[in-house]
Amino acid sequence: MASPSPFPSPLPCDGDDDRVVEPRHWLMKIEPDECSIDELARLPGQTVAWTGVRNYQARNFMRDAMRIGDGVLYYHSSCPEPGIAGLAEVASPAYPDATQFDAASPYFDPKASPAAPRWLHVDVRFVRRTRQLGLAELRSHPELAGMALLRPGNRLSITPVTLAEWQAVLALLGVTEPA
DNA sequence: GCCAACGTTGGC
DNA sequence: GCCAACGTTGGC
Repeated sequence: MASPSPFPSPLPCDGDDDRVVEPRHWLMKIEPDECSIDELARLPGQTVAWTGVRNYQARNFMRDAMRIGDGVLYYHSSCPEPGIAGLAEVASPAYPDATQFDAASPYFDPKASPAAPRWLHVDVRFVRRTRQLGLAELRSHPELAGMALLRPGNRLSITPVTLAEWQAVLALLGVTEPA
């Protein structure tokens, strides 16, 4: 990666100390053709393996910064109504993406091997559907103007969401977080 | 289908 | 390490 990340650095790992680590929040894009929020709710365990990420920055978010339980804005992309369609949560640590070893997969990576995997992913669990919160509406709220998703030219499929952005989105969705 | 933005690749 | 070519993303 050539330039310093424009995103806040990951919080320190919670290895040695007993501090409670703030829950972090993410926006994860998926094409509803692959796994819409409705499909996610019907899957066994209501959990999907987030395979197919082939961008180092997105991979590094999963590998270095995500923790089980982190909140996820479930975003439908490349579809008639792009936008947030539900809430989810991180359900596993990052682990090797099996599709990189599968020559028949569109995500096959000939430079990867089980001994030296390049691509990782987490599992993501359904939390709830929400109303559709589309791009135009997201852009219309000044408190969301800084969202990584809304940056011109943004293409990252996984972006961090600040606590303030998370709370603002939930307020727009009329969702009250459990205590 | 268009196209702007951006990441990756590979020759030099 | 530069940088042009190419591929991909994703809203429109």
